[in-house]
Formats: sequence, C-alpha cells, structure tokens
Amino acid sequence: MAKNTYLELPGKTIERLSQYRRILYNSIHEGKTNIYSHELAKMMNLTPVQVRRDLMLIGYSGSQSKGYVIKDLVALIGKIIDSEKGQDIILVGMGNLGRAITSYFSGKRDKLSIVSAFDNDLQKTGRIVAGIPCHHISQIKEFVKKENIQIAVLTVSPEATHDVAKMLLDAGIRGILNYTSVPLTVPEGIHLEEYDIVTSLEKLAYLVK
Amino acid sequence: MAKNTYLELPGKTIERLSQYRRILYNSIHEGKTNIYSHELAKMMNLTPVQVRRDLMLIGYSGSQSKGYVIKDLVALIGKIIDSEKGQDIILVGMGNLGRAITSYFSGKRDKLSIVSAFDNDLQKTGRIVAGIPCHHISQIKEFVKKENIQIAVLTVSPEATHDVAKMLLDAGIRGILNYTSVPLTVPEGIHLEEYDIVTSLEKLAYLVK
DNA sequence: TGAGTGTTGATATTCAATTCACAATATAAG
DNA sequence: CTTATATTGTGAATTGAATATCAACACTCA
Repeated sequence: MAKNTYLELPGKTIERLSQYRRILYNSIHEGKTNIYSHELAKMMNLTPVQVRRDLMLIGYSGSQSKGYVIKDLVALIGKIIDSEKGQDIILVGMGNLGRAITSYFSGKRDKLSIVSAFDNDLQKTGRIVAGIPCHHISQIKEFVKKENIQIAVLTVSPEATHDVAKMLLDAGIRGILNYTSVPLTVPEGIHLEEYDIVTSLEKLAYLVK
Repeated sequence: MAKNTYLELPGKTIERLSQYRRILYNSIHEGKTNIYSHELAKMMNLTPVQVRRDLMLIGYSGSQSKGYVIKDLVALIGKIIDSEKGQDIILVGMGNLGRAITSYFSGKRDKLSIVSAFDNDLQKTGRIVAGIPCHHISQIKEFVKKENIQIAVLTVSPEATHDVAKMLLDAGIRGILNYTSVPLTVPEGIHLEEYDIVTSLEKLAYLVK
C-alpha cells in the first residue's frame, strides 16, 4: 500500500491548481479530452513553463504528442486539494458581503460547501438567509465542535473582528478567510487568508498613476 | 523645485502601505502620536524588520527614541499612493457581489470612490442602486471617456467577463480589479488585480488537511 | 529512412521578497 | 562619565517564485 506522502506545495501553485481545475472542467464540457501546456497557459494568462512546472510538482506526466489527459489531471488535482469526505465551512457575519459570498458560492464545489451562517442580529438568526440557516454567534462554538468545522469565512464589521476571531479559534477552527479590513493574528498552525478590497483598489490606483 | 521622482515600489510594499495607513488612522483616533516598528508590526501580523524596510523604501525616517511620528507617516503614505485630485472608479455587474462591494466601499476613502455602476439588466439601469447611479453597459465607453475613469471593478457573470473586459479596455480603462472566476489577459501597460473566493477557500481547505 | 517540428520534463538561472545580523544612535540609570 | 537597554537603518544572506534553456522524445512528411 502506497503511503500517503504529504506534498509540500508552494502556496501559489495550490492557487493555480484550483484554477486549472476549474478551467479544465469547462474544457471537458466543450468535449476536449487532452490539452497542451501552452493552451492551459493561455487560458490562465501564464507561461507554458509555469504550467508544466506546476504539474511536475504534483507528479503528473503528459505525453509529447497529446499533451495532458484532462480527465486524469482533474482527478489528480482533486486528490491533492480536496478532502476525501468534503469539508463544511461556516460564515460569520451575514451582512451584504456575507450574503453575496454565500449565494455566489452555493453549489460551486461539491467537496466544499458553506453549511451555516452566524450573526448577532436577532432579525436574521433562526432563519434561512441566502439559502443557508443563520444562527446567533453565541452558538458558534457548539456548532463547530459538533459538526467538526475546520474553516470559517469572516465577514463581520471591523469592530467585531477580533472578538469573533477569538471565538472561532476557541472553538477549534483551523483556517480563517478574513474579509474584514482588520488584519488578524493567529497562532502557529492556524491558517489565515486575508483579502481586502480597499487595499486592492489603492494598489491599482497607485499603479495607474 | 523638487523633481517628482517616481518610486518603483514592490507590489507587496504598496499593499502594506495601504494597510499601515488604515491602522495608523485608528491609532490617531486613540490619541497615539508616535509608534514603534514592533508595535505596527504586531498590529499587522508582520515582523518589525519588514515594517522598517517598507518605511525605508519610501524614505521615511523615525527616531530611535520615539519611533515614527504617525501624522507625518500617514501624510507621506498618502503622498505616495493617492492621486492628488482623487480617482473615480466604476463597477460593472450590479449583482449581489457588486452591491456588497459598493455599499462596503462607499465613503471608506476620500481620494477614491465608486462613482457609477453598469449592468445589462434593464430593471436596474437608470436607477440608483446601492447608493450609486446604475447605467446600462452600452454606456460604459462614453462614460469612461467623458469622466476620465481609469479603474474598473468587474463583478459580472463568468459568461460576460471577456466581453465586458474588452469593452473596458476599448474604452481606455487602465486598471481592472477582476472579481469574476474567469482569469483575464490584458495588454502591456494595463494593470490587473484578480481575486477569487473559491480559490482562496480551496487553498485553505488544502492547508488545513 | 531521416530531417524537421512541436512537445514535455528538468536543471540552471534570474528575479523578487523576506529575514538576518549588526552598526549607529538615543535615552535612561547607576 | 559609563554602562545598559532599546530602537532605527541597512548591507548581506536567504528563501521563494518565475523564467530561460535545452535534452529527450514522438510524430509528420518528404
């Protein structure tokens, strides 16, 4: 039996793998069965070398004449980035952004789904909002433990960010996607992805100057 | 008269400068006037060296005893990343995400504002949506030229992405913030920032495995 | 058959970003 | 005055990511 060696992939490569897969799904729907590195590169706005390098890192080999077999490649990417049994995600902060993300995401990935939301607004709690049940934030800990949730999306107000993050960490969350404008600090071993719209726009504004 | 030397700053530094400034605003409100690199680093979840290096790059000097003067630092960052007269931004695609971003962003920055939105849904066009006027996408080109818009936020459906991007480029847009799940290619000299929620979540899912 | 073309896979190189290590300096305390 | 401590500023080293280069291979066509 092959031992499940854990691949230590660069973060950027993982992001690209996720995107390769999405594009490859489309190609499959268009009836394509094989693809060359330069084709995939073009669709992703990358160089062919970059694509080949990524695929080399995950140990996938193509053929000189036919390129890569899309079906196999998709399967391998899935094997690497998906959890076998899927992962449930919660979202905290059912404001505009929270609702947008929830609706946007619903049904996009079968191994990954936002299963429940939390908010402190009693108007919203106890009901279905944007297609998923919304509970009061006081119930986060219980829910996370019971359902073994590992990932949370954070879309609360700046003021609430630190407190909610603490709750999530206390509850045992292992990864946080922080969409607030407040930078977070997390302990060793907890994974954090942050993204801030204002920062992106300010960067663009600087670049076009 | 000092010649306006254009600082070639690393992209990552620009992003951090934007965030330093936001945090420093808060510190000012709390009555703080000076700050040390290690304090700023802690708030940003960075190392002190990183902070000092960034400030070195923009040519700001602190004092060994008092650290950095917040007011001066904020002013300098503004000088570097803001346009003198401010910049107007448009948003294309008034769906859930578009509305969320618009409301979220409104009034956040005085030098930067989303002034108008565009959509192809006639229900929305010609009205005020999420606080800003929403026009039909056929009017993009005229608007961009007349108002000298340089930056656009793209929140349309995957299917529409390429066409709308082409319209924006034709109209003379210089920077695009792409929130769709479709990777874009832009010509030399046009700035592109892409961000995809699904990718972030898949990356997190991989990391917590 | 054999030259020509286009592809992959991999090593080497370059480039960008971060971190290390420490000199220089200011302040406080003895 | 001298020592101890805490800070900044920065050259050098390191790490991480992207790119260049090319051998090996498979197919095509003359």
